[in-house]
Amino acid sequence: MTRSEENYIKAIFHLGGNTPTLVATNAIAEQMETKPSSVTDMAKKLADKGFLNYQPYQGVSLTDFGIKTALSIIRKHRLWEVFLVRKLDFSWDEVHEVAEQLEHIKSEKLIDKLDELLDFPKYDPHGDPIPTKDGIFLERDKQLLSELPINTKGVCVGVKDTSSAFLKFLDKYNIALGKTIEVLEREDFDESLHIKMEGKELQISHQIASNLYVKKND
Amino acid sequence: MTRSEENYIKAIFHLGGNTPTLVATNAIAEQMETKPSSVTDMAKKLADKGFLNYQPYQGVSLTDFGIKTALSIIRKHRLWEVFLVRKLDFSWDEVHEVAEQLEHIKSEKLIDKLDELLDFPKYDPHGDPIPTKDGIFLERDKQLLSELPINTKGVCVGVKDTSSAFLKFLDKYNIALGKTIEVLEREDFDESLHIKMEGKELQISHQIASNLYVKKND
DNA sequence: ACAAATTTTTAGACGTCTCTAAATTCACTT
DNA sequence: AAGTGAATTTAGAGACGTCTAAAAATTTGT
Repeated sequence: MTRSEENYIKAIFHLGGNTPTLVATNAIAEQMETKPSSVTDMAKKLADKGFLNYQPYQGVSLTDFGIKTALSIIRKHRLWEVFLVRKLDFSWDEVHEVAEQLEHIKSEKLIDKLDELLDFPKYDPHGDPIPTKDGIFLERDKQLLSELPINTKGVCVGVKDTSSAFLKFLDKYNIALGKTIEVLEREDFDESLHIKMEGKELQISHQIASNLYVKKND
Repeated sequence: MTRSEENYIKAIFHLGGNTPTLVATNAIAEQMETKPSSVTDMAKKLADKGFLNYQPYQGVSLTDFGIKTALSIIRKHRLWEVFLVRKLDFSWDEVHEVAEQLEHIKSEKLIDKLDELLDFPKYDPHGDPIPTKDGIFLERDKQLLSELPINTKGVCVGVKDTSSAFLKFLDKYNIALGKTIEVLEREDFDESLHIKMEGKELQISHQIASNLYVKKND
């Protein structure tokens, strides 16, 4: 498995999700910031190697083996992110680029021991679940803050947009995973929300609220 | 800097040492397990980029910039080795291969924070010195156990051969860095040594003694 | 259902790194 | 000082991953 192959498989997984959906050549090219012709070439190679089914002009879908491979790469990426934040004091907006490199290191022992060092974390610093060694991958029960009804409370559990700009914005307003947010009011005009967090009230735009995941309190 | 370029620079440094020695094409090819013609190609490229001086038919010598680059790669390699041993319970014969991959990760912050996490170690698990961030690199005062006079004591401080086979052999006989060894007798016939370590006496071959570095007690 | 627009593939090329085989240069010996 | 053997370089090619431009297939709109 070359680094490039791994990146393609990861991208296809992100586009297609856990179930074997058909993913378009163009979509992959866009996601990977490359050209459709390069995708076609790689699709043939990955199909030959058994990672995916390639139907010319139709698209591509990961095989079980391909999905397993994708999960293993995602597991590495997310474990390294946890490591960077917890052990090396990186902030959550700095980890992605470095984890992007670290995820390609080949050593099963390394990743198992890292998992152990970190005490088998279930989620990465952005709230995304970490697949287990045997490929179990459970999406968390969550919803967008923008979809939370008025007068209900939820705990921040993740972000949809993981861009550095968004994460730094959240830092600035002290919004972090684990904090409880109550929705006080929704402005019909621009869909902005009045919220209450740790006793303080603030107002956030729809763009923010629709990129923040919360878990509704029972 | 591609991964391949980094590997060449590292290999040339290992062959030429700290001072700018002329290193032969063939020697590099052997060290890197590649062909001399590949070395020639790369030598031209690295010379263009300012890492070394290339004199056709004569060999290659690192520039100051090349030496600085080599030290930075070696620093990364050895810090990762310390990490693997101290934080992930790798044994000293398992670290090389993984560190060989990790040394190519590009992030200055990563390596500085790793250094800090490990409390700024001076030596790697094999006793080799770790260059500082600003490229200071001091060889340790040491000599081969085979050259230690009779009836003197020394502390194990390093290994010359870092092969897994040798390191496992040392483990088996409980020989480890930090232990004190006294040379009791030298057999003229095969140059084997009678030594005393932690109260116990044992006999070791010349091959072992000439791959183990000790620091003579004052 | 046909033409237009879009998507996808093919063909040909380039950069990187590698190799083999052949040619060249160097260094040593007599 | 020439010849021989070793080291080194050159020439040409292949694998990988990428690209552009052109061709082919599919989808869309009317």
